[in-house]
Amino acid sequence: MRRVPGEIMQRKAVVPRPAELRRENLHHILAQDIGARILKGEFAPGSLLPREAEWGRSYGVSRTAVREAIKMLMAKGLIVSRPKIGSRVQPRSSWNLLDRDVLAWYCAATDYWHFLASVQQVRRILEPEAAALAASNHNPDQLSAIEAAFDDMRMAESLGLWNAADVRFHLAILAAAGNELLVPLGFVIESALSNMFDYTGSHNEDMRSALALHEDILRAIRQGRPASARVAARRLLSDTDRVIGVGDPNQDGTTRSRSTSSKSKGGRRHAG
Amino acid sequence: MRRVPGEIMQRKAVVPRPAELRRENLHHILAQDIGARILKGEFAPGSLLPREAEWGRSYGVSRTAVREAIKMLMAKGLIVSRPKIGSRVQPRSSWNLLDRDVLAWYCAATDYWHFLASVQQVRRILEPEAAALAASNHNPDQLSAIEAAFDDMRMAESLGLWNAADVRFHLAILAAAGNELLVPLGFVIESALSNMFDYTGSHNEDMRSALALHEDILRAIRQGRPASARVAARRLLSDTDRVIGVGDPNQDGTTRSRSTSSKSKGGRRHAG
DNA sequence: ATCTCCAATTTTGTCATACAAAAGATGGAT
DNA sequence: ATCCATCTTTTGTATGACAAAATTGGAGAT
Repeated sequence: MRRVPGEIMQRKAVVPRPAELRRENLHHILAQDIGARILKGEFAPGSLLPREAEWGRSYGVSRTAVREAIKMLMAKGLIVSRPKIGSRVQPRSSWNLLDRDVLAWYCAATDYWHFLASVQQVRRILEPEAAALAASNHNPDQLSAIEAAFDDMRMAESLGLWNAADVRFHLAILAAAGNELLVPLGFVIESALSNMFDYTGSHNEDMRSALALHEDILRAIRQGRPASARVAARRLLSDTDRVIGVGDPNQDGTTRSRSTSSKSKGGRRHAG
Repeated sequence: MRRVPGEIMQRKAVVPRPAELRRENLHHILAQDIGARILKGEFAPGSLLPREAEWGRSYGVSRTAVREAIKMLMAKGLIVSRPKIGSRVQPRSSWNLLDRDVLAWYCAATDYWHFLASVQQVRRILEPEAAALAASNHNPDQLSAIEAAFDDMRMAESLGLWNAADVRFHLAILAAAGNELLVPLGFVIESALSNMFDYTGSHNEDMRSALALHEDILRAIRQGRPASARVAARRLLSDTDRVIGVGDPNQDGTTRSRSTSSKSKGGRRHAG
């Protein structure tokens, strides 16, 4: 009779496995868990992970499953393994932070507001130019996709639907920009955003003004006016910044400290 | 006596393995090869890959190694596997194109000039703003890194050294911008660039003017003048565009077709 | 003839074990 | 003390077995 060592998994020989307890693959679960623990800082960059057999014991799974999980984390740049040495956590610079999973783990591990500010900063850099490009380069299908997303926002009955359509709207603009690198980048950004949509889109008047701002972008893109699209996108982002309280440091050239002392973590969850 | 089926690998039982023939791990090699073949279009999105045992036979390796390779490709969003179904190539939209490996495979598989144009377009969006942010937010260490890279460019004896220092210069600016998302993004961009540095940096007068343009950015950052940094970065990128012949469509709001009919693939390799 | 449901089949998922290879650790010879 | 071979530990690979999932086909009922 094998004891399950206080962890999530059971060995197959002991019990036929509840089956509804776990829907996903074992190696996937392991990768999720170990990856999240690395991002959480439980294993610092440069440090050694427990050896494979050790993981297997502590999770109550075979070394095979552990190895496949570790291969996934290697593929994401989190760790490297070498015989006799073990698996070592890579320096943060080689982590593939732009990977969906890694970003989700990071997002869960870091200060929420701080991360949101970073995302918004990248959006302020990317999206106005993407909107301008979309105004110049879009094809009919891409325009239809933007319009459809906008319609869904307009019709949205619930906050969840509105947010989903919102994400689709911005992704459609990225896609219409016609740059193959912008699309995956947008995926990362917007998926990070949807992780934290309990922040934004709370008040009705916010949604009403947001809708008008979205419509400005759509109109400029439809009319093929890149400069207007860029300006409209900037306006929308500023509005979003205002709603979620990120602030918009250093928008044009004036020197500003943008000190990190204003982090004010914690207390501003669910700002609505 | 087992026959090796015309592929790169040999079974361990047959021969002790030449050892200098292969330096890397088996699963890593497999992942590289299969991944590259997927990106090359040999297996279209939505189609089924050969089953694991099949891969094992054709490469002459065990199913274990194949599975670990497949797990890596799953981690990069290229494929999904399900029992009885097999491994199916995911739609391109879920490929993690911002992964180092995936980008390298893509870069090798796609039209070189077209891809370079995409990279430059993203650089034109990102780097001027990053330079502006760096001018506002840099700390002394980050500034030192930029200066060190610049010095290395100035002193560079060979084209290879110059290019390496060039990449480090731009990465240091991204890092100095103080946005945790810009750094990995820059890694991707610049590593893609270094893949194709047989293009740029060919003529001496190009390097001389490029050095001056780099110095303008450095000076603006050192003096904490974001607007100047942004303008200087734009100038440098325009210069790069000119050298590699990418062109700079639609820089400000004027409508332009930017038709893809000007692709002119092929003949412009090694533009120096 | 069509529909439903059960069984067979096929492929991935997991386990267990064995051994190879790499590279640090150890200890003895010089 | 230095250098060498040897030992030891950990990952890497192979193999074989079985479990689980999901398609497929067929048997039976209506």
